Amino acid sequence: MYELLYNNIIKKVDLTREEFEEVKPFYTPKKLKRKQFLLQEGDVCKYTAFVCDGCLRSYTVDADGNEHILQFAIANWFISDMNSFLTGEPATQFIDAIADSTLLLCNRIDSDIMMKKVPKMETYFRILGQHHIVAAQKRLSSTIMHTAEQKYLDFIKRYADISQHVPQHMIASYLGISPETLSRVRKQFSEKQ
Amino acid sequence: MYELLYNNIIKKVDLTREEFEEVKPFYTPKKLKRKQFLLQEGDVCKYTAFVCDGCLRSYTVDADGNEHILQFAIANWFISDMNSFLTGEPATQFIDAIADSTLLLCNRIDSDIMMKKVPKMETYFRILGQHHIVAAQKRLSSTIMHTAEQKYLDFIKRYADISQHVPQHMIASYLGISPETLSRVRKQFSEKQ
DNA sequence: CGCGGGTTTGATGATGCTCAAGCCCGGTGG
DNA sequence: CCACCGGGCTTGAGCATCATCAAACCCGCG
Repeated sequence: MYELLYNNIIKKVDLTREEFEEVKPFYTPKKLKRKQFLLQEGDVCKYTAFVCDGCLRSYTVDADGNEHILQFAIANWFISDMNSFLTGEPATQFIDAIADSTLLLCNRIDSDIMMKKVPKMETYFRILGQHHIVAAQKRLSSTIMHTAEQKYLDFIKRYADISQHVPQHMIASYLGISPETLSRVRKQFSEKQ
Repeated sequence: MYELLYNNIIKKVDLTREEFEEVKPFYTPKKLKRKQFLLQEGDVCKYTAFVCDGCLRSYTVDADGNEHILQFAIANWFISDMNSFLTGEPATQFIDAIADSTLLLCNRIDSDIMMKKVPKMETYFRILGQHHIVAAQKRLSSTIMHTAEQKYLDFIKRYADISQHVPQHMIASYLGISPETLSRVRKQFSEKQ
């Protein structure tokens, strides 16, 4: 499972095996069963999780009890409540497993120590952050300027892999539309083709 | 004007004066008059701009010719089409000045060299990226789960400083609502209080 | 004084939400 | 092996929000 993380890192920076051996100890494995929580609103988000297998989601719950999914994470993705992780404030998000999952966890302090010890990891996270921003911007554009149908088509195109693992009503939540609307959108689209 | 950048950096990392002297040469000043472009769709985004004074915006234009504002940048903010800047692909965004502005520009190559030379700058940009992600997530939440009124109130609360500098129809565009709706929202709200 | 960009106001219509009911299918227990 | 249950998806009807189109208004500026 560490192998997956290593392969991910060397796509962005040329980390040697020896350097990676220094990184490893900072990541502790963890298994999560479907529906188990990694983080609940109000708790402090102590860890950033790298997903080796399975699928997680982060979401908020509004005053009316509706869930709003912020992120899905399948293999090779990181997930956390970044604000809580960085500041130590209580989390505003929930994170739970949609399917049985295996993770690698790293806490805030270790993360800083690790980057000091292996500067290439800081480069890695800097690049990762930049890519994250690009993705966030694309999602925002799509959310602001598209109709329900376009948003859905955008999603399954951009995240074909994720749309397999995730029930439909969660995709609706991610897109900010109601499950009924998504159902209708899918029907209309299939009738067109 | 470099002073402003320095003050910004030392809020995140403890960069010495000497180190900052090494950073300076990588940033070239530039002035932009109101309505001038820093970047047009289709061009490659060569620079990341740090805003010393004034106000810029980045936006996309959809098939119907409607503008969708992605970001405002006032003093102390960075702005660029991150995707184009990183990949060298043609930009999908426009960036122009809402008011006369002064900027500090740094291109991609120099940016990499600078971080090599002064590793603390890499830390700085890593931290900056993380904060950017937090902000993007908050905006996304707000966009997905709130009504037009709540989104507007969110905006003027979070970005009181920006809402001063920017005409109302641009705020509407940023929020993904029509200028007419924003006008009505404001009216209703002022009648309530 | 008149022009023009930006904002406001009104009328109308579309998109998508809510509520409610029915359906499909896989899992469980008799 | 079959009946039953329940979660998720679908379908329908009515409704709220917000977009669009159009006109009027306001105000700074040439």
